[in-house]
Amino acid sequence: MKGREFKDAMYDGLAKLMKALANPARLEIIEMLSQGEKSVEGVVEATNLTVANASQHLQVLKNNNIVNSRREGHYVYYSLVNDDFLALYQHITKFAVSEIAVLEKTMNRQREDNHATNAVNLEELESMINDKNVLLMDVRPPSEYELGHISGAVSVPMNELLCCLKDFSKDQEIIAYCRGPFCVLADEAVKVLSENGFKVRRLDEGYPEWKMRQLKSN
Amino acid sequence: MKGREFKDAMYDGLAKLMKALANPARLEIIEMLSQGEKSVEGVVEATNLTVANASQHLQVLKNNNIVNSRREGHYVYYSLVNDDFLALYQHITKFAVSEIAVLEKTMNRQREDNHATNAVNLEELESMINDKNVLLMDVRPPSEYELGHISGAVSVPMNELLCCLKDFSKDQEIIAYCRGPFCVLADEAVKVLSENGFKVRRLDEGYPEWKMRQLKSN
DNA sequence: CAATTATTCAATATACTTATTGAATATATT
DNA sequence: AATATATTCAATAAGTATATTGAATAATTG
Repeated sequence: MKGREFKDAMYDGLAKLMKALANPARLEIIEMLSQGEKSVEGVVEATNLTVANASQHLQVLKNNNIVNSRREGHYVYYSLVNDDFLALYQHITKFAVSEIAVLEKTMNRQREDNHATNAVNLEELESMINDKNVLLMDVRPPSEYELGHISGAVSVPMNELLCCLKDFSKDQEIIAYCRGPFCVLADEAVKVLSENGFKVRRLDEGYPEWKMRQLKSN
Repeated sequence: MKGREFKDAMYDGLAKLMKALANPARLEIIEMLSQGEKSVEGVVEATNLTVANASQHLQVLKNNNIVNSRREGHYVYYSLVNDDFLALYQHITKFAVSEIAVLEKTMNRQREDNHATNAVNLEELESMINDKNVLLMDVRPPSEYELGHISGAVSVPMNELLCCLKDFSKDQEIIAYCRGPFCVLADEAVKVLSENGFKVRRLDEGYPEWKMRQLKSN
């Protein structure tokens, strides 16, 4: 192989990987799968996609070694290929949010609109984890909580939150978290809880970021 | 802003960044600019692109906050926007080379074809740096060497190597390095030198990877 | 200020990507 | 075996990306 051919092969391959990531629907699917495996139907429920379209995007991700699939009965379950990919995805989102002005601004505005500007980060959370006056609340759907959650967290799915407000004390500080920085469930939870007189903040990151942080420290 | 609008804005922005990276020509330009700033002409010399095409790709990179430009006389010089981006780029290439089978295979074959399978990595290099019996050879064009090089390296541009073989001792071990893992200059140098009876290996990475490693350790 | 050099712009033709539709397949249930 | 359910496939039309060409612009030199 000539030098130019080698370079072309490498850059073409690299570009192919980037192309697989260069679509908003696929990025959202990746974020959903970073909570744990999901069937096509599960992906559809968590996004705005049609079944055929979600399946098509999942094929693209599969052909680029970003996701794996396994069949179980009627369902085909998809999952991220490994934690190295999850680390890469988080590196990309972190860069985008901190270095691309438009995204930083959109993010800040979203937090402001939901009284969630005083977000807690993972480092701060660590120092609060043994505090009996702090309640860590996972507001994702129960299926995602079951596939993995921050240790010590209580599952309070967002769509059940309003019904069980009376179960929580207004003396405790509540930290709500969800899928990650782009997920709005924790923002919605903060809004509802603060409007009802609770002390509440959201976690800046989500479960997948906590998981990767745990992995690194071991 | 509704939750769905926020998500769309974030994923669209993220996808836009990925799209800017989803082209082999632009990835090669990024690799060239990671050696230091270059004019459009400089980029053209280092790649296979026409002037108009290179300029067009540079505009795309500029519109996505990946490169900056400054004018000096006739020339417009482009450079990577910051080291955070360089870190991201290196994270991407590292993932691709170690996790995408086709790329790993292509890479290994290239190394084999050039008797360069016994590459040295940056960690190993560190322990050799004070060894008087090791000659560290920068085979990139002199302009790139001048913009920054591994400390202790001697500049021996690839196209001048054949003329000055007599200047080097066959007792010293030579470590050749260039722009990075996708650059073929060091492979060519290893081929020429080993065919002429020198003890030679290539550095697995290149100058930009060394630079980022230095940054991290400080 | 005319000529030169480096870069950018604009237009175009080709190729790729995507969402949508409806049909096909594969597994499980009755 | 027939039916139901979940997923994939195939075809299409609309939108997007790219390399190429030649003209336009911007700064320098003679």
